[in-house]
Amino acid sequence: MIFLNSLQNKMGAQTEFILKTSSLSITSSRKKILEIFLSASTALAHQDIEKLAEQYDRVTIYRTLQTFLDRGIIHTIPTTDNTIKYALCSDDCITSGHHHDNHVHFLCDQCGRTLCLDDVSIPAITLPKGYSMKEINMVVNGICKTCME
Amino acid sequence: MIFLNSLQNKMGAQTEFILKTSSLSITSSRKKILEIFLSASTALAHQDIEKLAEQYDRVTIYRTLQTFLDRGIIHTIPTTDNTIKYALCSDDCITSGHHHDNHVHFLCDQCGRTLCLDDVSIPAITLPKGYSMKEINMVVNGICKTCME
DNA sequence: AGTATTTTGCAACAAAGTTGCATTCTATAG
DNA sequence: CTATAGAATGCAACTTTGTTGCAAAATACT
Repeated sequence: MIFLNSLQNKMGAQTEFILKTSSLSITSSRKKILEIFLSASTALAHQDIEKLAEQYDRVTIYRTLQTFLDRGIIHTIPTTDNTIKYALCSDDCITSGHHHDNHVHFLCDQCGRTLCLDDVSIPAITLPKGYSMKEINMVVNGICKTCME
Repeated sequence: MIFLNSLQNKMGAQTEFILKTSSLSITSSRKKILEIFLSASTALAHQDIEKLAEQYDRVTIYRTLQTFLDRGIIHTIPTTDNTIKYALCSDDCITSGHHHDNHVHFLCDQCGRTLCLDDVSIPAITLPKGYSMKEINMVVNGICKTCME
């Protein structure tokens, strides 16, 4: 029990730190949604968050996610199936102010999970003359490790 | 006038050929939507097609796009802004039966257009052990050539 | 041309996302 | 610790997006 409380306190401290760093006021919905991201092993769709934070209004979740996106706390992962998934930015991503997420994302066609392949970095490409690059996304579809077993 | 008719005939012949190749029956809505894709220089959202083919029902457009996707006539391009864009597959993509689109897509943050960078191919990556790759997508955000000028 | 099959449009519905506004909560100064 | 300005939330109403069933129309084929 003490252990659990300590864990929660730790998580609480972490969420509050993230919010303060981004100069956002600390509210229970923001903390809750951050906690969900911190304890999630995969990227989450809006719907997932709605289920995990059902005490909050749908609109609040929309607005909170938008706020987090604006501050660079989370980022979106494009998927081929017309759903947007959200994931926490890595530490350097948050502190540096603007978003640059350099790893490949993996979408499992079987279990539907979206995973950050932190160890697989996006290779450099050369754009045609006249194009300026701001962000790059690489998304792989297939079967994940867990589903292959 | 003769020239225009000839152009339309040419386009008509092309659309009918594509439909026949995919063993789809030839209907005016399918031809119209194919024409839209053939004359588009960029990838199109469902909404774009709705506007350009407003004589047809919304439902018909949904179903037609789904049919084209199933047959590999078009493919989707994932974007970070929660919209799906559709683009014609290249010739070898259609004839080979299943989809493999190996070029990078570019999304202009200024004009909003989605472009196929046919000359930029997606570099190979190595997935962690246990993962199986089926499809790979690479999408770059930035400012396109036209908007830079 | 006649007919089986496919496609379309309509209507009704479900899901996803947005907006305005009154209420509640948070941060901060005194 | 309290008062208060400003921000965030919840609610209601609404728009947009996507889906489904079914009757009518169009297409392909004999």
